[in-house]
This record gives sequence, structure tokens and C-alpha cells, in this order.
Amino acid sequence: MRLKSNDFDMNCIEMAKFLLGKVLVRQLEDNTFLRGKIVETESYLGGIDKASHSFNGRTPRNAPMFMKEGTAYVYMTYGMYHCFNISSREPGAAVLIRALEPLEGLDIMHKHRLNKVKNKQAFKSLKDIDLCNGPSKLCISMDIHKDNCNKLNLCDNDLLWLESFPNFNETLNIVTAKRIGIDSAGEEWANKPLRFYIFGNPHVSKRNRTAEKLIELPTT
DNA sequence: TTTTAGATCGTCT
DNA sequence: GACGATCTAAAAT
Repeated sequence: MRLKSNDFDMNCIEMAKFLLGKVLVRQLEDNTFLRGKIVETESYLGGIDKASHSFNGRTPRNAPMFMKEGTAYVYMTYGMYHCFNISSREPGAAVLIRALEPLEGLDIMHKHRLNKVKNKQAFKSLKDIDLCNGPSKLCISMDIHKDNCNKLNLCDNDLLWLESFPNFNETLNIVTAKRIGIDSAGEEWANKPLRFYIFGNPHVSKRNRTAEKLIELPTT
């Protein structure tokens, strides 16, 4: 069941947890579908969050973080990768999608990943588990690029949207942790518990078993 | 197994 | 001009 506009009307932290267990769907030009279940997210708050791209106000790049909730914010990082976020209700806030559990179109995902890499021999042995277990890996697998997905509203286009499982109440054990790769933002904001993932799910990008602690259960 | 180095360019100062 | 919300390949342990 495809998520609608008012399903996204919530704040950034609520949304980061809400998105866990939802299915990201990408329809390609040849009408094939790629699907993956969201298993890891991070909140980037508006206004006060030093680690957020919106911390210094609105710019051309971060504009989608200020657009209607449910808008895709896709940006390039390190000159060669992309990250995919979904804006939430508050201006300047968005949820980074960090990992997916691949569900459909795995062969196409493999192809996308293989195309991007130099040493194709080594990648012949790429495992399914490594297709989408990172924010830029999932963008490569799903063909999410600044040029084709940035600023899309996930409720009114046929390239990228979200679905929930109908008649399926999965009990999710959610873990919180500090966000990844933002230490330069300073201790205070680098250490906030704004990363969320499904406890025990093997597709989470990077685990920290010793620090894993359940914070909420259950959720639908 | 863990650590380090390098790739590469749009964005903002 | 400096720097990444990262990933891979190579090197070190």
C-alpha cells in the first residue's frame, strides 16, 4: 500500500522511526521495479543541529529540506557518491536513509553496483548483503541520483515512492545510536542518539553490538 | 582482521 | 580554497 501525503506529516525523529520497516520502491525507465525495506535511518534536524546541512540556513543545495514533507533530498558527497533523504514537517529537517534490505530486483542492483566499480573481478563475488548496507551503496543499487530523484515528492511521481505492508504488523525492536561520520560537527551534536535501526537486522550498515540497546518496542 | 590512503567534484566560505 | 551524512583497494597487524 503506497504511502500518501499525510503519512509524512510528522517531525524528523518520529519519521526516522516510522520509516523503519517501510518499503522504498524505485520504478526504472523500462518499468522494472526495485524494492528494499528500510532498516536504518538518521535524523538531521532543522535549525539547531550542527551536523545538518541546513544548520546555516537555506541554500540551493539543501532546499529540499525546506520543502513539503515527503520530498526527496538527494545530494552528492565526496565528489562521487550520493545520499538520499526524505524531508519531514519542520523546515530544514530530513531523514537520511542509511540501509535497505533488498527485496526485489536484486539482479539489477548487482548490475548497478558492478557498473560503478573499477576492479570488476573482485566484485564478481559481491554478496546480496552488501548491495544496500550503506547510504551511498543503496543509491547506486536503486539508481537514485541527484539528476533523477532530487526534489521528487514521494507521493506524486512514478519513479520513487514508499509502501507499507498491508495487513502485516511486524514487531520492530528499534535501536538508537550516535550518527555516523559527523564527528567534525562537534561532540554535542555528534553524540546525540539520532541514528535508528532495526535490532539484529543483518542489513544495517555498521553495527555496534556492544552499544546496542533497545529503546522502543514494539512499533508497527 | 583492522587500519590507512586515495578517489573526485559540487558546494559554500 | 577546503571539505565532506562514503566506499573500495591496498597495506599493516
